[in-house]
Amino acid sequence: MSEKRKQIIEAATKSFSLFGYKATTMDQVAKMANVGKGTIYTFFKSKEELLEDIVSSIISEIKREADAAIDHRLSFNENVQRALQRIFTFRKEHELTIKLLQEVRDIGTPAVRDVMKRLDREMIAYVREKIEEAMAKGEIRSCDPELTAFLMFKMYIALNVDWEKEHEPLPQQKIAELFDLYLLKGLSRR
Amino acid sequence: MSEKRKQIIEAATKSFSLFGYKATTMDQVAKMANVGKGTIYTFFKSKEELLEDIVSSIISEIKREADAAIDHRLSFNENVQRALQRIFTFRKEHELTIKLLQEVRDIGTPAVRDVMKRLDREMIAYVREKIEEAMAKGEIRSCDPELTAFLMFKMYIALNVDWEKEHEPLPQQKIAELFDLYLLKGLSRR
DNA sequence: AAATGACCAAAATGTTCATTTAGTCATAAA
DNA sequence: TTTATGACTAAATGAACATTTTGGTCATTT
Repeated sequence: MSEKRKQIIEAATKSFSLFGYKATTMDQVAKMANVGKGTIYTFFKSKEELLEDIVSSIISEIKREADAAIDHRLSFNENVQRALQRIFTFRKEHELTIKLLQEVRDIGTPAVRDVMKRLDREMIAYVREKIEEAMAKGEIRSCDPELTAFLMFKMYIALNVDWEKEHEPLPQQKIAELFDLYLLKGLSRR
Repeated sequence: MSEKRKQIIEAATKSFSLFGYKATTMDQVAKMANVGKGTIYTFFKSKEELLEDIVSSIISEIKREADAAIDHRLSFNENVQRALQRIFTFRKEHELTIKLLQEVRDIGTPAVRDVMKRLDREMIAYVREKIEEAMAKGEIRSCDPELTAFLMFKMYIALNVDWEKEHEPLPQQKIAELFDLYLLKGLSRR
């Protein structure tokens, strides 16, 4: 990949993380990347596409990390937990996702809203794949994979994000227990 | 209760349902209720308190309906389902709650946001009570009632509201099955 | 052929000011 | 006296206009 392109991505990532999407100007990005503004437009057709490309890399990175957390000697239940835990730890600790989620909450910038929705959808699709694999192998009983992945994801959001709005945060250990108790026990083969 | 007070409540409820909280003026309410504007302030200390009072009645009404859905000859699982189903049917069909939830989404009026948050909190508290009763009777195994009620509520929101944003709505029958399969099976005594 | 920054239309932002509105209170009705 | 009222006020809102900023283009330079 072109060196300039890399500089631009790096500068934009830094600026989006620091100031958010809306507050980042293309002049700003050009200056930080040490390129002319026009150069940005030889690699990306708009500011929005620049954001989309960056978030696509983030998505790949998250999937890579989730995959790395999976250990094929462990059960489906344990692995789906480990993967979801990695996904949500990333969301909570990665500067860019923190800032963009804030921006959606506080300003509601449409471009950012869309891109974060895509991130959620892709994470659900990722979980769905794992479920389909486990079903094919007979590790779990048959179920609607889309619906199951959706519920797992929503439950993780409830435990990791929503609960903290009105209560003490739950430790990861506790979240894992609850997820297992409430969601997986009902799903595993008898 | 004073006749005038009743007229005011009725007029305000109608106007909030029709135009929303922000777009309703106190002059409007006074005119619809056939009272002078000052009269409203002999019963309610502010527009916000008027809304709060109305929502308090709504909350009572929902609890009453949920209670009516409960049949003590049935199991805890069945009853908690029936109660939650009534609660969410109400949310989805009652003009005022529809309009107020819209207003929170589209405008984010703080007074309305707060009052709808209270509604959620009270519904969770209601479910929590049912869980505590069932635990005391030994109908379900021991668990954190607040956390369990919270998860049940979130799961119902996921199935009733969130799922529809990107998929075909689920019939109530299917929602009941899923709730039972995923959440309750893990909780019931073995 | 690749990179640039001056340039432009359009969008965002700041400013002003007339209108609207929540809430008060002196007065009137009961 | 008690209850009800609507004219009134201070604050909030938003329409209209001026100014600035910014995403994106393209003629020029390297």
